[in-house]
Amino acid sequence: MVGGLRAGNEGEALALAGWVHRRRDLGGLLFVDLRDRSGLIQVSFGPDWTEAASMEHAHDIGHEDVIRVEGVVAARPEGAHKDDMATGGVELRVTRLEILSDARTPEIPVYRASEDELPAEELRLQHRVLDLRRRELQQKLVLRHKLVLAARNYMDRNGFIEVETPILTKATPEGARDYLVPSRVHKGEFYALPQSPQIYKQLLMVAGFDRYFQIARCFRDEDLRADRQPEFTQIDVEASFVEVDDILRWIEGLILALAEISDVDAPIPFPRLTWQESMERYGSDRPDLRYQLEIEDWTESTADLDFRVIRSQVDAGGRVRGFLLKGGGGLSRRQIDGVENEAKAAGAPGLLWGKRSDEGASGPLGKFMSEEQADRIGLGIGDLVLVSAGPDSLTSPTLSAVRDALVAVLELQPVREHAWVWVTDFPVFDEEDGMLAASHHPFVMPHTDDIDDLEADPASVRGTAYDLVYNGTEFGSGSLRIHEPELQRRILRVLGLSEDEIEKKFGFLLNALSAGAPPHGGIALGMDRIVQRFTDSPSLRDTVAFPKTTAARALFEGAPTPPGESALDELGLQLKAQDS
RNA sequence: GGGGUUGUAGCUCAGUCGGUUAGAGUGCCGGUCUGUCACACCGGAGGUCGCGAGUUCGAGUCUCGUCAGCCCCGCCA
Repeated sequence: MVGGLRAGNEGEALALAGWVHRRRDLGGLLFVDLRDRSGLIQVSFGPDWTEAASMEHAHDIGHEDVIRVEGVVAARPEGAHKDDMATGGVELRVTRLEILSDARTPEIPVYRASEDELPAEELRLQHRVLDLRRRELQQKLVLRHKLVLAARNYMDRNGFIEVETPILTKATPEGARDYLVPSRVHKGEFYALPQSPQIYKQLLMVAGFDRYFQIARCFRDEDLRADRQPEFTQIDVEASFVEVDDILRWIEGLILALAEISDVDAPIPFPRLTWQESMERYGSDRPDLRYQLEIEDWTESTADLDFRVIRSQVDAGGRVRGFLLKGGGGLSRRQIDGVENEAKAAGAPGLLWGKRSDEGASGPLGKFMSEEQADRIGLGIGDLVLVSAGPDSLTSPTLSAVRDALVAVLELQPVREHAWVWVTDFPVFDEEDGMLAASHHPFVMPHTDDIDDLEADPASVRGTAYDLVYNGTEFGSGSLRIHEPELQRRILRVLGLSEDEIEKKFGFLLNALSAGAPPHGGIALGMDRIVQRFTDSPSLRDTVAFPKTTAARALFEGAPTPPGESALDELGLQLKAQDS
């Protein structure tokens, strides 16, 4: 390995192999920066120490050729040290050169001066092997390896068994679109790739593997984002005879083990917020607690405000919520408009605001306020108030977006660099367009106190579900699961499934649960996202060796491709004509 | 599915108001060069301006469509 050579190695005769990173040909002397995974070292060619044939040969070597050199480690001459290089004090004086492999001129450079821009990502993906030679990407994949290894070791130490679950599985309804795999033996039938090993790990609990984990690949056929790939990796965990606290404590220990590797602070135990509280104070179920800004409720204190927009929302059952920014009056109209645009993008019709100066309150909201009313909500001279009025389902996402925008525009200083939080007690159901859907998945154990309300008031039923949030990013989520078949049936019924559908889709799970199922629960952590955040990567693509584009294409190998006629025949499939 | 944005030499980019032969740096090729390290210097090659229509006397530049990358919304139990 080339990167570890130091002054202490002087005089050693050895052979090194690697890639030609840079070359500097001075005619009589020639220098090559030789690279391998461990780093760089300068190797030097000169007529006084290099064999004549090798010397001649050396002028032919080009970038990214793979070479092997024999020589002696020597201190560099006085004044020729390179202090910004780990091996900068030494070099290998080459006696013999062997070119192991000629490289074509690389389409994208591996070498990059510090001020050079990266090649376009399209090219980086097309020529991925070259891109992966870059130190930054190699370091990310090495860190990923270390994190996975630490996770395995930690889970093992705590008595968890890694069990692999099928990749060819049964399609499950709801949730994301499945990737389907046609069956040749059973024409017209398809396997699905797992969106997660959720049901399998519950089956393993019933089977008595009371502590399970898996570094599991998951697949979801949905449109992609910077932080979303069609296939991704979860640290999947499940345990029997446990309470929520047990799982959170295990995962805190796991995160601590991972964070230590990455130089991230993870002071455990992590604070907890109920979902209700999180929505109330931050408008989001994954609040970024690096920043202190919190939502306030002024429904009461604005009750006498004669402003039609607010009155109509409150009369309709809405609330008046927003942010008070001490000293925020300095924000320009343009900056406030920028924040309002974020509010609109989050679905709000607009954002109400008010400033206060010596001459009183002003702004779309402020101008309706008397001195006394301004005092009551705490709007002092030089302050700014930003308000959203309406149902929580509107104001929460709005104010969450406003909060993010304010953090940016005010350049708000974080109160901590690494903010961890558990958000607990998520509702079991989401209401979307009047339809009930499982807010997490349909196997979440409801709070015992709320089970009686399942049919009468499903929206109010809290689940034993929790999310782990780091700096505003969801790292993972889990819950206790339902282990009683009857309760599971009830939930599925509430979700609108017929007895027939329940049997067809979940019969195998219910069948398992009735075989004597232990109470159990678990969590799944997004490995890729952890690596992304811990390496401060702009995209998940940088944490994966061979990622897909946002259109789910693999540019290097060129997947997907149309199938051959014979393949289709064998599968009993026929392609529909495209376009229409 | 929708919105935005980018696409000019191998790579990173410039290209004014629509006007003559589309430039720079780097890489590549050839040459000089014995302590360089973004080596230096001299010379050279290299272009389907993503693709297709249209407007125009004339399009890298304007219009429409399309493809691809990226960002976002929808979607992601």
